[in-house]
Amino acid sequence: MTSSVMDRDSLSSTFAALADPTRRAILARLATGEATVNQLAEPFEITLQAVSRHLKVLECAGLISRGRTAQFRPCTLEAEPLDAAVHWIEQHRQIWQGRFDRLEQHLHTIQQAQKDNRP
Amino acid sequence: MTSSVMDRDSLSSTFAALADPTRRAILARLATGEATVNQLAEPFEITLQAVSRHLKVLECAGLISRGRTAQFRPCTLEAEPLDAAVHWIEQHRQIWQGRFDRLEQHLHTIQQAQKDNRP
DNA sequence: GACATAATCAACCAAGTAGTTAAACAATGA
DNA sequence: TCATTGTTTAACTACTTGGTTGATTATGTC
Repeated sequence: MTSSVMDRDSLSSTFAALADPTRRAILARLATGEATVNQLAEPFEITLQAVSRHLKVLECAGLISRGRTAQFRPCTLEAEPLDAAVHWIEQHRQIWQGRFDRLEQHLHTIQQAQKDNRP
Repeated sequence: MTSSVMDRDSLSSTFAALADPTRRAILARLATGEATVNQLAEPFEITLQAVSRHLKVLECAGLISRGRTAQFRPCTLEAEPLDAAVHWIEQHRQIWQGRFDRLEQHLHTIQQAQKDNRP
C-alpha cells in the first residue's frame, strides 16, 4: 500500500484512479458485474501483476471492494467515490454555467432596452 | 509541453488534471470568473512558476483557455472536458445501478412467488 | 533607452507511477 | 503431503510529476 495513494484526499485519489485508461476499462467491465483478477486481466496485454496493482489503486480509492471465494478475489464496483467526483464537477460547473446564464440574461436585458428605446 | 500530457487521451488528461487539489482549487476559483496567473497564485504558498505549470496542465487538458491583455494572460474555465468526464462516470454508473435495480426487482419477484405459494 | 511588472522557460531534484521478472502466499484437490 | 491455480509482494527500471531557483520574454511606464 503506497502511502501516496492512501494519504491523498479522497477526491484526488478518485480522479487519479480514473486518469488511467486501463483502470477505466476495468471499472467499465466491473459495472456489468463482479469479476476475478484473471477475468479482469484477460483483455489486456500487460502482466497479471500489473493488473493486480491497478486493482490495488482502485481499492485504495474506494472504487472497488474485494471478497474472497476460495482462491479467487472477486472485485465489485463501489459507486460512492464516483458520486463524490461527479458532485465536485457539477458543483463548480453550475457556478460557471450560472455566470453565462446571467450574462445571457444581461445581454437580453440590453437588447430589450435598445428595442424599447427605438422610436 | 511535456508529451505525456498532450499524448494522453482526453479523458485521461482531464481526470489527471482534476487529481491535484491545487488545480481543483484553481478551477473552483475560475468557476467564479476569469483571473490572471498572479491572482490565481495568490492563495497558494507555492511559487508562481509552479502555478504557471499547473495552468499549463489545465490548458493541455482543455479545462482552461487563456487570452492576452497587455502582459496579462487571463484564464477562463472551459467546461467541455468536464462534460465528457461526467458523461463517462454517469454512463458506467448507470449500468452498475441498473444491475441493482434488476436484482431488487428479482428479489421482489422471488418474494412475491413465495407469498403466492403460501397456503 | 531604462526599468518595473506579468508570466514563462530551463535545469535540476525528490518522489511517485506503471511496467517488468522472480518469488511468495493462499486455498483447493489429488 | 504435494502439485495446481489464483493472486500478491518484492526488487528493479524507465519515465512522469510537482516543486524549487535562476534566467528570459513580453508589455507598459518613466
